[in-house]
Amino acid sequence: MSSDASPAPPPVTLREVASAAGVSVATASKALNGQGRMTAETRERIRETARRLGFRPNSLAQSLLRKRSFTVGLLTNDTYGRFSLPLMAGVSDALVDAGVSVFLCNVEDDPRLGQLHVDAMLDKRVDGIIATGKRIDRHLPIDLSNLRIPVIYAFTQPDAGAIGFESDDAGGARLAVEHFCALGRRRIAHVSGPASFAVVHERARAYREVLAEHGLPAAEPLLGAWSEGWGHEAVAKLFDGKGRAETPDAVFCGNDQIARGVIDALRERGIGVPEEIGVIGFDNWEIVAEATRPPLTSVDMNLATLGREAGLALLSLVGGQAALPGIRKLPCRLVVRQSCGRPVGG
Amino acid sequence: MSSDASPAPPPVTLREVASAAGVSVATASKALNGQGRMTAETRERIRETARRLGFRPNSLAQSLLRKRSFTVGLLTNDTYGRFSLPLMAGVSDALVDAGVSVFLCNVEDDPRLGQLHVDAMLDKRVDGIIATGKRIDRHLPIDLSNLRIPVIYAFTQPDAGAIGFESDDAGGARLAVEHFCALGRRRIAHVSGPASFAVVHERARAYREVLAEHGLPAAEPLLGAWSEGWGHEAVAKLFDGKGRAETPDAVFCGNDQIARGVIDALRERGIGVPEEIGVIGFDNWEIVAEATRPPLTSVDMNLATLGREAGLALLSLVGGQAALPGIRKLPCRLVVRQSCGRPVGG
DNA sequence: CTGAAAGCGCTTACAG
DNA sequence: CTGAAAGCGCTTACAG
Repeated sequence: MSSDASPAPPPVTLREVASAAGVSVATASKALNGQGRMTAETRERIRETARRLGFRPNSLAQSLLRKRSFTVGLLTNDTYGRFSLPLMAGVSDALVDAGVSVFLCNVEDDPRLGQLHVDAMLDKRVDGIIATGKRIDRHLPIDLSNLRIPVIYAFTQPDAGAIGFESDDAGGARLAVEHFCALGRRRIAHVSGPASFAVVHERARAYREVLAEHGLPAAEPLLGAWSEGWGHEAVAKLFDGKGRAETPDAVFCGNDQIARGVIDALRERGIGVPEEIGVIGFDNWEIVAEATRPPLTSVDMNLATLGREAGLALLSLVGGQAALPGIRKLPCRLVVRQSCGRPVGG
Repeated sequence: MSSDASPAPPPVTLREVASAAGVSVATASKALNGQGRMTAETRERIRETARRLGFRPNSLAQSLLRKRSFTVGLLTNDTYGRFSLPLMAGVSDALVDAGVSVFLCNVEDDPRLGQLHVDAMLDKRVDGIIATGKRIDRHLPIDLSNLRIPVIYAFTQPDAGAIGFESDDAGGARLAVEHFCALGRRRIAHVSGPASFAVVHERARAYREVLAEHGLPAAEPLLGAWSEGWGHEAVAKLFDGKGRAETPDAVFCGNDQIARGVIDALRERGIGVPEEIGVIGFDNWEIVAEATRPPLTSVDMNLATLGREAGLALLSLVGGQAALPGIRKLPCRLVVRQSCGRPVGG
């Protein structure tokens, strides 16, 4: 009752269960936890009593004893972004079945706020921390390197000697370029984000490698912003004053917004997608990818899976399992829609 | 140390602080909490000792005594959506300074998952719950009506007798239509989402009211999907085979994606925005609103503020303040960009 | 002005 | 097979 002032009855305690069942709290505890030895009859009677009274153990008390709170902290600076969302859902999914709850800590880019949250997490005796962010080559504004609890990094820069989960961006780029090659495209351009992002270089490297492997020419990647506007500009650079033979027949874009801009610009020039030019995006941001005309084929970073894996890894560290430090790169997948022509299986 | 197996020292306890300072734990506790009476000197010595040892009280133990855990649960089924994100950030912001941490519970639309999360929250003795979702006229798949802790609803349908926070959608619609009127637009159309959404009717009602107040004709709102595609279709319905006098000079759209579709369709027909037609969207989803050509004027629901208010309201209930049940509607605001011409202050 | 005691709700050796 | 005792880390009356 959210607004009713009537004093709700306090939760049933183990003591009440025990006295209702006519046993000691020790015995009641053991009966409910499947510990100790007693007649099946006694155990069942106690359990039934607990059920009847709606007993639920106070996990604060349990945590105090067990030195394990069954909570973890999730630190992020990507509160308005779309990356942390699927990631958080994945983390949450992986943990809920283990009875572990997740504290959401929005640290923005503010060290003071970060410290505030980290202190709160430590005070609340979380079993571990997952740090996540909006880009893989920047560290959160907090030092997590000397905590006494396990830390897992996911989609943010890890500390030296820590465990981090990332998407395999180079692999994702390969998927895209290989797809173009398999479709018979020969003049494949790459339009990406700012040079200040590590992933821009990683994807560009993979782009060059795949083309080299296929004996195809690689143009210098066009670097700009992560925006539709840059997609438009890039098309101008690619096509203005060029003869047919010099223009690309495929464009691999650094994200879906760039791809959207590219597709719109091509349409406005009367250039057919996918007939004349194939386009692939990155991120598989469904709301964008499905709204482009035609719908956009895009590389998906499998962020929910990344979150799941990070959650499970943390659980295993908390459980005392050892794990090697280092970066784990998880594969991307290509989601084929209609912007490349001849869709595989479509 | 995320992967290092070296056994980290356990946290410093109050007992250790007390013995280091040569006092009893009771005195140490009182010194640190500003309770009891003792010489300022003793108090300061104890505090200094605590500081030196890096003592941080175990909030699990504190919670057990105080019957207050300084945690709340945030239930949502909008994990992939964009509504819950600013809202969650607002909630988190409002609570962090009060030392209250937020459990993130992704219940999707699964009653089993919902119950699992609610039980976990109750077991962990959260002080209260905030329920949020992706639309205002649907209830989460869980019954929150008979909990013993306060519940606040935000951007999801509340239970009878509960407290809910919503954006004032009718007010937001008024803002948009009044803006058109003030700019001298006379034939204002409304293109919105599916009739199954309550907000669609609320906004349409406000649309009609404002036009009536200005003595302007209201066309029947065009209802469809929340998508760009529907924006395109709607333009066809509005303009195909119509003479100039029958077509609108302004379109108020139910969300930014529809508005984007409308703007793109108009451009493709060679109709100038904002010269010939003004367009306003809803949601102020920045990444969309800023990418339309021209940038889109849009109604912002102030979701972060909604989250803040919800958080503060919960805090006040937890603190024992009474509050009247009912819906609190928070005002929207119009973010003026360039899709209506003559931008105010621009 | 300071400390011994009881207790929050539970679990876990240890006796009987 | 069951229970009394001690204890997790803290706080709060209550004595002295």
